[in-house]
Amino acid sequence: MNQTPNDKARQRLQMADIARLAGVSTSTVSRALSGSTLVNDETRTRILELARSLNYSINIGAQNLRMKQNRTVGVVVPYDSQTRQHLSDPFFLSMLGSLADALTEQGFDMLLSRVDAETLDTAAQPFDSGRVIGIILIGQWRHHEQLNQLAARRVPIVVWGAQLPQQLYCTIGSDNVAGGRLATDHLVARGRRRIAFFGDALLPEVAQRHRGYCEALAAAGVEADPRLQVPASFLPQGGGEAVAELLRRGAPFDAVFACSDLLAMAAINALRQHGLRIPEDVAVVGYDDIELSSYFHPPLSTVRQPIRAAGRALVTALLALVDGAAGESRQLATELVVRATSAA
Amino acid sequence: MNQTPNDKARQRLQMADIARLAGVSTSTVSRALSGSTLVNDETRTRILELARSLNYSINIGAQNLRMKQNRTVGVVVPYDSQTRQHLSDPFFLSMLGSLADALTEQGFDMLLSRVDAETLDTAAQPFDSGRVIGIILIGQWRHHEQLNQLAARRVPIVVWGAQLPQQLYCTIGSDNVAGGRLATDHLVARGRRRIAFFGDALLPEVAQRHRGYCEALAAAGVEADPRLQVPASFLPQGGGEAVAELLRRGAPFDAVFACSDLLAMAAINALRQHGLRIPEDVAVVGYDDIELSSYFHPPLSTVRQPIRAAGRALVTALLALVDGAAGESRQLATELVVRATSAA
DNA sequence: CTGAAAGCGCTAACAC
DNA sequence: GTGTTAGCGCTTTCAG
Repeated sequence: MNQTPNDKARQRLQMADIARLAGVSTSTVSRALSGSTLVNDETRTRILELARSLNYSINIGAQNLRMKQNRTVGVVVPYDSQTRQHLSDPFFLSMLGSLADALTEQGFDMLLSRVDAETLDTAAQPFDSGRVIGIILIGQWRHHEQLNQLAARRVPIVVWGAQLPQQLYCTIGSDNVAGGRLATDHLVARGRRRIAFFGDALLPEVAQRHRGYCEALAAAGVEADPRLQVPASFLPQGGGEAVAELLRRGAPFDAVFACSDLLAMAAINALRQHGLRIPEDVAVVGYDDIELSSYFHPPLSTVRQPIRAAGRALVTALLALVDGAAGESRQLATELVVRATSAA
Repeated sequence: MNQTPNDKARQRLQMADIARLAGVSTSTVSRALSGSTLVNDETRTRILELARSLNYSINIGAQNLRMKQNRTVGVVVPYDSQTRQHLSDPFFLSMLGSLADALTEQGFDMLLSRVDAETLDTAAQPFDSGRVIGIILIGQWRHHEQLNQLAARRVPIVVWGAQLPQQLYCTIGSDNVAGGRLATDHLVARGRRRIAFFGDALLPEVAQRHRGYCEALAAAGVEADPRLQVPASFLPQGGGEAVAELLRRGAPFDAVFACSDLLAMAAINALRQHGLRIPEDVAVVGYDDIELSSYFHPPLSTVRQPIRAAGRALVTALLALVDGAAGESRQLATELVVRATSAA
């Protein structure tokens, strides 16, 4: 099923082969390859060329073992055990890409795994077995407790998500309260007063966005109508369902703040299906600023999460943790991007 | 920056510790942990419990080195060096998820990396350095030649994409010709005759879908109008641009076959922006059947690519290759999913 | 400057 | 049943 000892595994050439071919010892080859100055220039060049021409590449596993080091980081994406659904939100893909870039920049590899959100402790397995030096977890969901346990077990772990009270683990996230505030302030400034909120407030990040939403309304002297708070899921059908529910409740509304761009777009489609015009009848603001948003028709207003910075911040935080630092949680600044769906 | 030798790396307990604590030799611990029958039941239980209670986990790196085995597979996603764009198509995320599942099923880990499409040979690096037993590459694009070179170098590699003439590497893909045929046959059956094609025919997969499209038209005795062939890119703006171009050309059309669902959805939005009704004025069929499609308004007709099967097939093919088998390319069956955008 | 030897954490003959 | 020993592919003292 895989490289078995008996197989042609022998084919892969190793340092000893290069040494023999170059007429030196493996020590010298090792030194040459690692750029040590303790080796004759002529010898080094010869070895380097030999290695290159034979396409030799050092065996990282052996090197790691010997040097007790490791340059790979585990990235885990929890999935819902009920639906076992693949995350379909492009935001996650962007985050993955951003992480991959940030890790590559620092010379680290990325071991990706999906784990059942209900048994989140398995997320630490690649760490326990020494395959990775730490874990970056994308998707806090409702697993605060399990994450705390991992941290208590001294697993170096950084989570993309909201900062919560009594939190033992390190989180990096966007400033969700400020984000919710930005979006809602903007809608209020556009003269909207009946602003619906789409999102599952059981999720910490959404709860914080909701807080920002409430703060903005309060600041404007508008009372938050509970009928306008719709618990929309991030599943693909969430947007349509939320619109249906909102209409069913019959409370008038002139705007929607949706907790993800995908949710916003699905909602816009559904609203139109019911004859409502965007933004004339209903202004909409999303969250994330995925690439698609600017090409949507009409282009979507949204709260931008700084994805590139996020990847870098996650990696930086993890490496600090691994180095024994405290692991400071951070909230990245969000930014309002005004486009057509909230123009009027 | 990472686990340095001097650090607290010593903290991590190893087999010798367990052995000492259990009052046996490391051999016995090793045997107990691997479930060997050559060890006293009582001893085994004691060791197992000790290990579990201390949260001991075997060091995979050392194990791999000793056993000359490796259970991790490299998955690489090329990116365009111009745009350095993160793939934003949910189809890729689904594929990644499907691969992760298939690999997990078989007890393999996944090392994910993004590489510049222009220097695709770097894709083999994790293989050359012995970190992975082979490579699964998602995104054939236009890199047939470079892929051939990798295969010629005997790198075990399987590519998600189209089967091409003179191909040295193994591909798994959906049956693109059949897919294009299915979509177009369907539109023809719905009475459409002026069917536009959206896709970049320089990409092998798209070219094959285009062939299926042409075959279907020919079979129906409809002549393919070159003005209806629009080279749309898979970038987020591709759909809108394609619609603009099509309208600019001024050729009448009553349907669109788009080479991805995302393209189709973007196109639908743009078409509507121009006052066209879907499906009355323009019927639309996409490609992929991403989850979002069924929740789009109106629900999108599309050609389903069997994602779960794809992940499994890719993994199966790679493992066969690694085992020294020939590495048979396969085309997975596609399926037409009729929804509202082609209903009328 | 270079080589010999020890050892990273683990497994597998081979003995007892 | 269990321990002893050698060694996976590499790096690194320590001697020359």
